[in-house]
Amino acid sequence: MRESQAAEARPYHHGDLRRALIDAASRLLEAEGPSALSLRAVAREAGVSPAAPYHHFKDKGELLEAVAHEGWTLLDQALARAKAEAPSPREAMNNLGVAYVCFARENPALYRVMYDTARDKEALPDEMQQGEDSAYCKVRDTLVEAGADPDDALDIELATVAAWCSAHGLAEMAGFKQFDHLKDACGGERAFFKAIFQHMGLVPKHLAD
Amino acid sequence: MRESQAAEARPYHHGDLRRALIDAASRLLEAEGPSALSLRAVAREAGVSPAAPYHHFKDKGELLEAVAHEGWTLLDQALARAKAEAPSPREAMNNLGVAYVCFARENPALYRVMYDTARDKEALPDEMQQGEDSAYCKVRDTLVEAGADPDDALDIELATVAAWCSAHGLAEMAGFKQFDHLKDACGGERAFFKAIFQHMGLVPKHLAD
DNA sequence: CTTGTTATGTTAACAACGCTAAGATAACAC
DNA sequence: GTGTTATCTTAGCGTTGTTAACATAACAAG
Repeated sequence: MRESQAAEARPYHHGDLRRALIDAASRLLEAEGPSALSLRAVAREAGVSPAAPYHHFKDKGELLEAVAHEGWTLLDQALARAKAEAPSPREAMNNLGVAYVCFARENPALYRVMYDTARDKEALPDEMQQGEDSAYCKVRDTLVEAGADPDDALDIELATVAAWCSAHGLAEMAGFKQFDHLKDACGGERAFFKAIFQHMGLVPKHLAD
Repeated sequence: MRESQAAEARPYHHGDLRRALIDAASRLLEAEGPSALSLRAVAREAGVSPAAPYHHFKDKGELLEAVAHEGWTLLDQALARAKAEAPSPREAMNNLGVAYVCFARENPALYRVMYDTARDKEALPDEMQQGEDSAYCKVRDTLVEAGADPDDALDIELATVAAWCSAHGLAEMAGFKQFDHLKDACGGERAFFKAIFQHMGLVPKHLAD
């Protein structure tokens, strides 16, 4: 009894269980936080037996990697939007930073999974750094557009890494209660991020006005 | 049969099991990494039953908090040394940053536990921010000594937070393989850290030469 | 010294977890 | 139809965090 062969591409028993598991994991992650993300809970959420995921992922880590991959894709899209909306390269750098931290704040559990899996492999995912339009290249190109010397390759790379580290550091600390009064003093969370970025070398010092 | 009442202060069944558990946890953490740090493994390492720790810690999280507390103390000491050895306030800021990242690199599992417990409570531990000689105050005071306007309280706080975020960001990213070639190009890990910090606003822009 | 209280340790058990092995089922190739 | 293969299920192993029930040893008071 095959149904709608072309319409929804439901090739097998459950359909695309791999997809369903990733979605279930993302749903659980958002709803219950990272500590609730067990393989068995994901299987339950997807409506299959506890052993079913092992036909699609080698182990729990591989499922988390898949979830993280989705996260990096979403982050990349957010950065692309931020860059596109900026009127100038200088403002694009600030937009990128704010967009990065806002993404982390809006998806804290997902962001944590992203970096946890990255640290386990001791490497950022390839898609962040490889390819013409990777997130890393977006930052680097924006720096060059903002006036960094395109011939000083090392300096540009260092500036790019520095910007990324700054944004990540702020992203991880932004949730701490200790900074609530600073957010108020700055007039909101985004303004706080901008103020912090002004103190960081998001745009290299010799380029800043 | 009490033995050496004064010598080693062994007041009870095991002696100071709380202390022994924290030490065992630190030992396991360094040797096997964070994933091997189960309460039962800690109890095993300390030579007691799996339920014994519950007479000294409410749950696993509380043990981890105690381990993290040790870590923050060690970090604070490392920062104090770094500041003391610096010949000028300007260099003190760089020393603080490098010492911070080096601590994280030399104690990666401990550093992870420190920030994991902090994120769970959504707050840095009080001892980092409260008190005259807290780590936070060390950074803030050094910034003032380096020339920041002591009357612009908001600006100084923002600069302090920015420096801390920058250091934390670099500390978390420093282990990624993608940066190996940059470390080589800079002539070592510490030189790489220094180069990154130069791109960050570790010393506020208007104070930099 | 005995007695009671309290702090500290034990064993035994529970539910939940990651994971594997064995078997059932259904799509597909021929 | 038949066989192959991918997918899913049930059952089970060892481990974990945690609790309950009990045992023991230090201490205080008589």
